Amino acid sequence: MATPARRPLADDIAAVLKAEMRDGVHPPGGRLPSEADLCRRFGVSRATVRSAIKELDVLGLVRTQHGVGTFVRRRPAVRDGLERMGSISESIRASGKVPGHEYARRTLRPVLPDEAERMGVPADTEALELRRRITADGEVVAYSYDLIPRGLLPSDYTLDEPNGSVFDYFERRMGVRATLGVARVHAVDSAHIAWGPDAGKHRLFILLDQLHYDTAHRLLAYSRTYFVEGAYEFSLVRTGD
Amino acid sequence: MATPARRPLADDIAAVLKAEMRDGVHPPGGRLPSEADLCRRFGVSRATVRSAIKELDVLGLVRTQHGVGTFVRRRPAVRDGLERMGSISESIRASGKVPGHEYARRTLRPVLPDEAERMGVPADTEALELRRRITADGEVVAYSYDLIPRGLLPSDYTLDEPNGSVFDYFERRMGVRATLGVARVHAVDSAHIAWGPDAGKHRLFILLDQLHYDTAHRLLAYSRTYFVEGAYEFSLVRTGD
DNA sequence: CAGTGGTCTAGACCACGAA
DNA sequence: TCGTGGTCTAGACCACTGT
Repeated sequence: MATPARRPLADDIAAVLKAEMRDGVHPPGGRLPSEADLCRRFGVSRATVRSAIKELDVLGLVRTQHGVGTFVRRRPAVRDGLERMGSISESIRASGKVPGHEYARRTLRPVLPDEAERMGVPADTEALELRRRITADGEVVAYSYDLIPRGLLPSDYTLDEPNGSVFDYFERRMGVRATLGVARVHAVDSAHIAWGPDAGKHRLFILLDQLHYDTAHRLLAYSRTYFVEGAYEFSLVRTGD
Repeated sequence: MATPARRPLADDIAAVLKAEMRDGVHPPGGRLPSEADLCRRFGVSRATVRSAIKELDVLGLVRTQHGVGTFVRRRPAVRDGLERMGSISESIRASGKVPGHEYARRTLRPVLPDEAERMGVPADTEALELRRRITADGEVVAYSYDLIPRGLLPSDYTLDEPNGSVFDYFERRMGVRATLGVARVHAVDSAHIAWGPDAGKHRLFILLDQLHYDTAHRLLAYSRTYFVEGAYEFSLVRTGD
C-alpha cells in the first residue's frame, strides 16, 4: 500500500496546486476542489491531500474554512518567518516563484569605521562588497548590500563570483553554512536605495541589518537587505512562557 | 477509535513536552524520547505524536534527525529581541525608561470583514477597540490599535478600562496570559497614523500586525502597533540548523 | 542489523455551515 | 440533512544512522 517516499507526495501535489493557482485554474478568491475530490484526482489518501493543503496554508496561499471549503487567498506575497534563518531564494521558491539575482557590483575594499564596529573587526579589514537585486518571477523584491571578509574567500577567488544565492555560494564554494543571524529591523523611506528600472517606484523598505555566523560563531557576512514593502511578507512567531 | 476533537490532542502533547523542556526534563541538546515511546506514554497514534513534534519544530524548539532522533535546540543566549513575546512596557522599563499609556478611545464595535478574516472569527463579532499612544520617558514610541473580542471581557466591564499595559490588564483582570504571538512586519509611511502633539513629526513606522493567543491557543487580541522608526530598536536572533 | 524518523493508506467520527 | 474541513487510529513500508 505505502508508496516509495523519496520526495513527499504531498509536496508534489502542493506544487501542482500552486502552479494551477498561478495559471488561473484556481483564481484568487475561488474555491479549491474539496479534499475528497483531490483524493480521487491524485489517487492518494486524504491525509496526503491535507498535508499538501496545510503547506499551502502555512505559505499563506490558501485559507480553509471549516464546513465550507478551501479558498485561494487574494494576496500572493512572498512570505518568510523572520525568526528562521534561511536564504531569501529558498523562501521565494517556497512560495511558488522563481528567484533571480542581478549583481551590479563586486568590489574589494576596506570596511568603513562604522561597519568595522558593527562587525567587530579591525578598522582596516578588507572585504568583498556585493550589491545586487533579488527578484521573484522577475519582480524586484529586495536590494541587498553585503560585506564578506576577504580572509574567508577561496584563495583562487576572482571577482566574477558569486552569481546566485550567497547562502548557496557559502555552502558550495566555501563549505560553510550560515546558521545564526543577529539582525536589526528598521523601516526606511529613501529614494537612494533602489537602482535600475524600478528605482523610482521603490522608496519604502524593511531593512534587515544583519550579521551572519556559522556554527562556530565565526562571522561570515554583514548584510543590509532592503525588502520592498509589500513585495515580501514577513511573518514572525513570538513566544513567551 | 476516533476521539472527540474539541482541542487537538497534538497541542496538549506539545504543551506537555514544552513544559518538560522548560523544566529541564529534556535539557538543551538532549534527545527526546522516540516517537514510539511517546505513543505508548500518551496512548495515542504515531500521527498524533508526529503532529505535536512538528509543532515544536515549527516553533524552533526541537530539531529532528532522520534515523537518529529528535533533539532539543539550544536557545541563543540573547533573548531580548522581536522573537520574544512580552509587553512593550516591560521592554521600555528594561531599557531604564518609564513607560506611559495615553488612551484616546475605547469603543465597542463589530469587527470589519478583513479584521474578521485575519482573526478567524465570524464577521459580526463584537470587539473592544482600543486606540492609544505608548511613551518612554514621555516620548511617543508607538501608536497602537487593539481589538479584543467582547466575549473575553469581564461581565462587569465598563468602558473606562484598561488604563495601562494591555498585557497587565489581561493577567490582572481577566486571568489570562498572552504567550504566543503571530505577527507580520511591515514598513509604513503615512501621515494618518500618529495623533496628538507629535502627529506631524511621525510618518515612518514599523508595523507589527499581530494576533495574540494564550496557552490554550485562544485568541486574546488582534493588535496593530506602529512603532516610530528610530524610537524603538528591534533586534532579532535568527536560527537555522 | 536494529532503531530511528519520514511517508502513506483506509477508514472512522466529529464540528461546522449552508440549504 | 448533507457536504465540508478537522482530528484521530492502526498498521504498513521506506530511508537514514550507528553498531
